[in-house]
Amino acid sequence: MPNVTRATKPAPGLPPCLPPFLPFTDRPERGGAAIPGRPSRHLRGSEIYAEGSAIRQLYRVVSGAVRVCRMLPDGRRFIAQFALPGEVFGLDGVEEHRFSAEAVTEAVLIAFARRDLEACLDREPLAAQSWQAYTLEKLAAAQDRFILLGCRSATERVAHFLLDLAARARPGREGLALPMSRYDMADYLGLTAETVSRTLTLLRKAGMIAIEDNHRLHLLDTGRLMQAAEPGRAAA
Amino acid sequence: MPNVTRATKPAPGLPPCLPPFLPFTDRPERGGAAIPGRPSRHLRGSEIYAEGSAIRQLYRVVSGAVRVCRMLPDGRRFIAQFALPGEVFGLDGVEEHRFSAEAVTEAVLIAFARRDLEACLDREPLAAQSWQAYTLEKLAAAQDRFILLGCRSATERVAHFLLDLAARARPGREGLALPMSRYDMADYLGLTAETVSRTLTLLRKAGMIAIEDNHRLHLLDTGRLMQAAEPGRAAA
DNA sequence: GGCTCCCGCTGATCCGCGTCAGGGCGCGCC
DNA sequence: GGCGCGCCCTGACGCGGATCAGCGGGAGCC
Repeated sequence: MPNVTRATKPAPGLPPCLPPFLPFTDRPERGGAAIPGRPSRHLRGSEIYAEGSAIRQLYRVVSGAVRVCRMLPDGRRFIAQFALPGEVFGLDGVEEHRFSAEAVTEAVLIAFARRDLEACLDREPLAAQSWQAYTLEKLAAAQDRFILLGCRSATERVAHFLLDLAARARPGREGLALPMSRYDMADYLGLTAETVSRTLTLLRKAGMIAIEDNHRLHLLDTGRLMQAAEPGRAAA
Repeated sequence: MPNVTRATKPAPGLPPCLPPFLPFTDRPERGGAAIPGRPSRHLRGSEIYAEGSAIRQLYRVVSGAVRVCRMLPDGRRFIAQFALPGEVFGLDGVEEHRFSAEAVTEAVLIAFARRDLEACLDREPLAAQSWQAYTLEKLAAAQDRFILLGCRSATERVAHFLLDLAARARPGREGLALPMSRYDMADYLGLTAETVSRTLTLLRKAGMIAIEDNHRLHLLDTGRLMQAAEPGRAAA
């Protein structure tokens, strides 16, 4: 794949506006400057970077999905983030990666050099502002996340996760894609795979979702799902 | 930045290097520019800012302690952060506060205008770099936090909390100050006050801590405490 | 085809922590 | 002093989710 900075020819599956933007913005409509990117392809399950390695690049997902995770000393695994098409990952520490990243499915990424980003931030005041807003948003999301993990039931967590995925999904095929396994979902939500499975069955029996197959489902009643995700809040 | 290294007149109770620093750095040794600050005093339990209000200032704690929290729709409360002397809080959203802040004890703060910070970041490349590292660190801390909340037992959470407090405490009086109530600790750790109380008793009976009174205790065996905080990890 | 392996689902059991209840202590107020 | 209230501790009990176990289906490989 030739370089992507001039978006004369958009990569397959990406909106034409994407490549010349700041690599960190998940939402390209915000604007930004050109940073050269290098595409790469990763097999399902392969490691993209290791915990403890130096942070030299960040990545935007073109297709596929990526999990950012850490093995805990007791052998458990915790997933900090799923990166979906259009989203960015890789800045999970100051100097060194504090997590590892692995391809959940076969994935195509675009890698950006960190120093190019930093040079761009120094050069472009607008980019720096955008960066600032981006990090604040990420922090806010992290805070919401630990409210979820701190005091929510299994049903609330799973419902919340599905709604979140649906909100982030690119408009595309009918239904909601779940690229990751039940184990991945469990390690992301602080549950076990058994509980995730049981909860999905529960939501299905309650008529809120329909399960097409292991990696695709349909949200039938988002109103009740939202209520399941946050009891005490009015449904939209 | 005629700057930080020369600190002419320290505020009472603060290390001499503190006031003229970038307000956001928890660690002033990192350097930064002078931003004017305005001191204020808050009674125990009083609100410093409300959820949903515009973010116009950020705050550094001079003395006392502050909790940054949110009421959940189901009536529960969640505490996102305790700010101790020398630490900074108030940037908990992009435009609006997504949490409220309350004084845990009587507290003296220094407030900084957000626009002064932003002007400083635009003006001083060094300050902007420092800001960037600061936000990345905060993000990293948030990620560690949701690992803690996602898959840790009550004992691990409490032990971790005590060690964290000890690491952040200013060298001062003998023993470890716990300015907050058991309820505050519970809402921070995603537990109940009963469980916090029971767990402290457990650690005391195991000889890892000694409880002087409700708001002060002593860490007797940090090695075993660390092991209790992260099983499977060698004690230091 | 037949085997193995991984993944997902479901049932039975266990246990940690939430919940409920009661009692003690310190502090402020009448 | 006496009282009420907030905070803390402790015990009894129940529930939700982890754990353990078993089963079925699909993919890859021989």
